Amino acid sequence: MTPRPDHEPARRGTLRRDAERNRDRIVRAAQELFAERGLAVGFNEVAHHAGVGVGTVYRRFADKEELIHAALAEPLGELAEAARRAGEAERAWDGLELLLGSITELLVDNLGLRDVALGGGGWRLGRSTVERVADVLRYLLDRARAEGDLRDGVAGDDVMMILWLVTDLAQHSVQVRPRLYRRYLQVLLDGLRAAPDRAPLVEEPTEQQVLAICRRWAGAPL
Amino acid sequence: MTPRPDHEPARRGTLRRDAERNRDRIVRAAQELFAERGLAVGFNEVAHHAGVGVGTVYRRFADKEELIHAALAEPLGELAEAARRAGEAERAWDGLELLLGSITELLVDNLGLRDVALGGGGWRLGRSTVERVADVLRYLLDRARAEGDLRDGVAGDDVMMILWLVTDLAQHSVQVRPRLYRRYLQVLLDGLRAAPDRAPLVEEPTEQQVLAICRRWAGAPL
DNA sequence: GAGAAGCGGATAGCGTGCATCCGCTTCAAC
DNA sequence: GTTGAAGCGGATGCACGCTATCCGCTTCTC
Repeated sequence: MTPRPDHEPARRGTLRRDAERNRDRIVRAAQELFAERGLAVGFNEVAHHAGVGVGTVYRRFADKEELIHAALAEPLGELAEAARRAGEAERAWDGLELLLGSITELLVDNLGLRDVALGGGGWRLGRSTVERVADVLRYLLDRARAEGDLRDGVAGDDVMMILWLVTDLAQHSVQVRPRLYRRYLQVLLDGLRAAPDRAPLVEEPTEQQVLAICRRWAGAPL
Repeated sequence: MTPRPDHEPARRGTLRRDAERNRDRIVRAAQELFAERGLAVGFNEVAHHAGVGVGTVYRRFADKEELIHAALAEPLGELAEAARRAGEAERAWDGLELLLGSITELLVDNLGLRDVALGGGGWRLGRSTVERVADVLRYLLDRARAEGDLRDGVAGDDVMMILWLVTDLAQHSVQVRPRLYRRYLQVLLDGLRAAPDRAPLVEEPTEQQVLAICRRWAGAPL
């Protein structure tokens, strides 16, 4: 028999019953792990979490890109949908707050999504979604500027940097205080606004929590 | 002969002339590399950069902690000194701005220093310095609150988180736009203030730069 | 010029992650 | 039931990067 390389993908639908079931398990496991810990999670771990052997994972997915695609198709859709909704806001600034709020929430709750969305195009996947979001962002930013809600000198790229900052913070703090990132998103957004808000700050952390977060951020030092 | 383990430290001053010279080279190399890229730099690289073999490094420094100590003693002093100066400010808020500004600058220009200073106590070294800075910080924060300059609900720990955020940003952007971090430090500080400043934003990045920074932030993805 | 002190860098050990291979199990068509 | 293809598991090999050691050779110093 031809020892067909492990990863040759039998066309979907032609799979044996048990194989189909395993494939689903794998995708679900990947979704969970990627969401929780980002795309750095390895095949071995995905396999174990799905309750199958590594071989089985490689048999269904030629490489990581393919697995990521299967695991992130849906959340990418949500991202695009969030952008669409925000684009319809009456006042552009409200749309911006809504968009930033929902994007960060999506990215924070799914760190794998964050990796592809902010990956600077490093992952081919999802580039079109990112483009769509960026378009809405630019549109809202221009309108908000015209409506006088935007602080002088704010650039579109500032929003990009803020997304990185906030989701990076979130990555280190989710386990300790899931919504802490909102506090600093609030401060940053307030700082981009022409007339500041000064609403009471949300999500005040305890000293314990801050210490724990610092330790995580520093990584296990040696 | 007793094959004295490589790293047994001959007492300083008893070193042979050439050995002394090499030791200095190593410390200088470590200072440079740690400052530029943080404490993750390995012994091998330090050795190579100093123009000596790895063995020579291990002979003088029993472990990484010892080398770090030698390389960071001076910058740690600068940190303490910056805190002292800031504590003497007339108005507490000015002291805070000064302190945050100089701390971030020191930490950004020396990423190794950042690693020990923010390391959540993971590195024994420098704990006393960090304590001293924290004391000044608390003192200024209390005074600023009393003087009515601080936004309601700002906690001392917020400053800690801001230091992490800003220096983390800096870590990914120094190579591209060395002072970009000032822009977001400005926004964040503005957000902690009772009456906002709205000074024109500094250091506007180009689209090119933002893209480059994102790519670095994402790491080389695979 | 002798011997202690110092040197370099090959090498071993370790941890992590990707990818493959192959003997065994399970399915499903007959 | 039988049988052969499809599928399975996970040990295994490879590559990488870092720490740490060892030992034959060189250099300094008295």
